[in-house]
Amino acid sequence: MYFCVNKYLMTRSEENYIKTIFHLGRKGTQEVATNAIAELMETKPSSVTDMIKRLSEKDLVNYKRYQGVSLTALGNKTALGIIRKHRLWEVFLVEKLDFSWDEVHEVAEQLEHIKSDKLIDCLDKLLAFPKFDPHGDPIPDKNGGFKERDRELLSEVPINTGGVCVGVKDSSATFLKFLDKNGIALGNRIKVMEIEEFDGSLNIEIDGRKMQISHVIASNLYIKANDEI
Amino acid sequence: MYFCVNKYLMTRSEENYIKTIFHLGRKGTQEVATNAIAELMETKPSSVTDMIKRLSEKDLVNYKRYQGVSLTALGNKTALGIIRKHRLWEVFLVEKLDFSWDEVHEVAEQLEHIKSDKLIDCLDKLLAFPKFDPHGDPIPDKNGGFKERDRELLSEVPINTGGVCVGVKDSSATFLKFLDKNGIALGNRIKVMEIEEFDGSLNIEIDGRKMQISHVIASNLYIKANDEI
DNA sequence: ATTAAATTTTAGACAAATCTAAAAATTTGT
DNA sequence: ACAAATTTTTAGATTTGTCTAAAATTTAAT
Repeated sequence: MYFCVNKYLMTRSEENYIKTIFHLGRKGTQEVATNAIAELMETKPSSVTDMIKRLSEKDLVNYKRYQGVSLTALGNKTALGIIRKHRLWEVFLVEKLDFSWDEVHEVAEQLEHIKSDKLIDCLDKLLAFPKFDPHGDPIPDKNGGFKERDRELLSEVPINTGGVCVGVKDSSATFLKFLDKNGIALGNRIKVMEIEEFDGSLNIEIDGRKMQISHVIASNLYIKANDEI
Repeated sequence: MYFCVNKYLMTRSEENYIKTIFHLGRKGTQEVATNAIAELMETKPSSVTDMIKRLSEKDLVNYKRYQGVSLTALGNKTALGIIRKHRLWEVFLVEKLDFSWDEVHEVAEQLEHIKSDKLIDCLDKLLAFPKFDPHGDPIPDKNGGFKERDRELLSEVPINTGGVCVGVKDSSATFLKFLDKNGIALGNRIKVMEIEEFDGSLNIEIDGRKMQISHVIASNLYIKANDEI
């Protein structure tokens, strides 16, 4: 109960910082750098320092000056709560309101800050307890439980490997629209036929159709490989 | 186009003031008093004056010091946009998430500030373009069109009048829960059988069942009378 | 029609969240 | 190891939205 104290007292800004620190913290196990936060949030390092101090006061982050920052257990739980909300809203927008997957992020950024446990639990139910958002990212459960799906970047698998496209690494509107234009979507069966020595581009077969994609594209697509078939 | 300039630049606080001024302005045709705003918003008159000046700068309200305040055409349109969002979200919560009508207000107060035209238009469609919210209040259309339904307070109709319960005047959780407990809901057929001289309480027949309600209750229930039957 | 009461506005202060510019600490290059 | 470059923090200012206390204006009362 003690750890729930400030759940409903956090400002939007505090929540955004926590979320950003969570995302940056995932990459390495290192402490997150002030500059990295500032860059991602398009703000100044001095603003970040100020906010970190406040979050530290509230026991949401571990902080020693000049040594970077990391989430406490409470901070982590908070981050997962926000991400759960963000991703459930994304599913709602796509499934119920017919948004396309490149339109959901901006609105979900707003909706994720709505404070109501009942709301989010009922939304979860309405959507039939989805496990992944429209970009293939896992949705934490009520308690912050988070199962990272077994998946690999298409750029990392060897020739002749086949699998189902289950996610994107870059979920910018630009990339998602590119995928739409080229008929690439989650659920497609993809098989790597050939990898070009020269530039790393790949010849793939996707739902039966042959096409060539650059290494950059492949390194932003996740597949669940199934060599067992 | 000019009048849309600040639609997405309004702060939550500004929106709440505009909404409050709208609601207070409905009652009389008078200008709205600073104190009335302060009381309803549970803030201080000095804060209200500060905000009114800002809203006046943005051409959302007409303001002359010491003379009260009223919405401009732009302010009115803005208010209707917020109310539209509030009431659509209320319908969503009741229809799709099984909230009861006494639980929706608080959450809708948050959701009404989400900024996305597409979101609200799609929500409207999902809900099949409802004309009234769960409390019987009309939902403005996309352009702010607003048809006040033909209805009367139950306390105002003469004996032997029958009609359908179409709305509540007080939509506080307390009153709504009272109605639930006593089996009174929108859609019920109500007929006034007798009015008590002494305290103005009413003997009514509601969906066939007889009961007695106080004058206060009756003066918070709207019916659409149909003497024509 | 003055005085008293109520309402409204100003003045000045404060907290949150941000910024710029300058100082401090850390990391890097040779 | 030590100077240079980079990163991070501090100091001080700004904006939004609020407050208290005091002054100005309007309204009500006798």
